[in-house]
Amino acid sequence: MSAQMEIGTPVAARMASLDQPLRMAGTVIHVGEGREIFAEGGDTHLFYKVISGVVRVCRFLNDGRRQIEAFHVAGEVFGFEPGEARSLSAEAVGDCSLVSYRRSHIETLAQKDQAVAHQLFQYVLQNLAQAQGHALVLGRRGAAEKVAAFLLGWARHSLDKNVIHLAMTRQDIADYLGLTIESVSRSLSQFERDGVIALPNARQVRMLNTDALEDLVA
Amino acid sequence: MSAQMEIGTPVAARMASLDQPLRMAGTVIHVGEGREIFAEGGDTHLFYKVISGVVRVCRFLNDGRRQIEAFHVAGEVFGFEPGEARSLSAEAVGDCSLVSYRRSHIETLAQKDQAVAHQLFQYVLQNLAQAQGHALVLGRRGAAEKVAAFLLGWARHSLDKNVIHLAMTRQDIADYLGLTIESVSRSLSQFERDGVIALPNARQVRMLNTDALEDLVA
DNA sequence: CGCTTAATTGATCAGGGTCAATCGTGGTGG
DNA sequence: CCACCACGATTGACCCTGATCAATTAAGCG
Repeated sequence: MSAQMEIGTPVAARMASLDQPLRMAGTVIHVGEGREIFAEGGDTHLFYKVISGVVRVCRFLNDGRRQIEAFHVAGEVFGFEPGEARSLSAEAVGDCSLVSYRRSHIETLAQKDQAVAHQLFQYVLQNLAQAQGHALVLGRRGAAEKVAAFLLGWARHSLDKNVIHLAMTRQDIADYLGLTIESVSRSLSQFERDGVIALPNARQVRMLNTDALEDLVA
Repeated sequence: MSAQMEIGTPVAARMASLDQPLRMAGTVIHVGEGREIFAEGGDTHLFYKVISGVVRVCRFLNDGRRQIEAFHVAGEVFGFEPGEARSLSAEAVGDCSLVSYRRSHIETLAQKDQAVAHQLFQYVLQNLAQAQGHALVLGRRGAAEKVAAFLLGWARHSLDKNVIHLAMTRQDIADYLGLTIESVSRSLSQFERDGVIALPNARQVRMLNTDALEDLVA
């Protein structure tokens, strides 16, 4: 766990200050692959922090279409929504360890501890920036550009920036990028033909030419 | 939603809760149509609240493509970003009156006044929810559905829910929805032919059959 | 009353979706 | 240990929505 917490050093470093007071305020839970963490319509009393694993936060349309709003990895906080009722749901992409916090409890804590309040604010800001970056990708990019942006974003979470392990299926990627499984697959295959990446297996991506991907999303 | 002020209530009442402590903390500014409020690369020292008018917050790609992340109307707060440097820019869609707040100043204030802290948090949460709703529209909806969602969203801001006045151009709408000018225009024309809306002029939309639009975005 | 800019409309094209077949891989049981 | 099965991923053929290119109309404004 400690190794994974170190990912994204600046964030992890900042988190230390929050973890001190928050450690005992939360409850550690384990969620199996594909299991629900919270559902649309549920209440917003709890929010969560990822210890290990990957979480997807998503929304469904009545016809079954799904939009994944965000993937969350170790160190990130999710589950904030205005109002009482959730409009989003969250599931474990793979087995996950999380800490759940009672919102009211943390808000009380934040009143006393200025650092907690500030940290909490930063977490929400982080989610906001992530959502806005996501909107840019969804609105103004072609299929290949979307996939390139996804790979680069994911590489940032990787220990070894040259070998990415994808925790999620092609369907998850497609639903995150507003594409179909087939378009994701075709883009990846094309990148491989172009010598930009290698795909040792479906879940692993070796980055051979990061610059080429950067150019696409520039 | 509880913290979101209803548009349509008197301005003074709408802003009362945050304005009581914040009134003297902020500076009222007026921004002419199309003028920049802040730019990508600038610092994040200030954030803003809309008194009147409409603001667009957007991002540009190197090739000139633009994605409008959000439109903000009276009562809404915008300009929050993590880090020191902005990755977004903001412009007045039409003439605007805003209050600008110094972030450091407000944070000091929030330490003392619990209500301010809570209110601030709600505003950011509101922005987050808005961004996530936007992502759903961008990722998983066709052109007509996008335009329908936009009209309904905008109708919520309208005094008279049956006659919408659009503050922005077709280009703005297109850049918000990830479409082209032409697709927006065609969708609107189609709605008009179907008797769902009327277009007395380019900036005014009369809602004739809201349910039909609701069905599209259901 | 032109001039300029925004919006609409039409014709064509292409990117990505859909449908369908095949491949690959990991897991299970004989 | 290997064969089979099931599910995910890939690939191909075709189609459709929305982008692009281009012309026309409408609306402000000096």
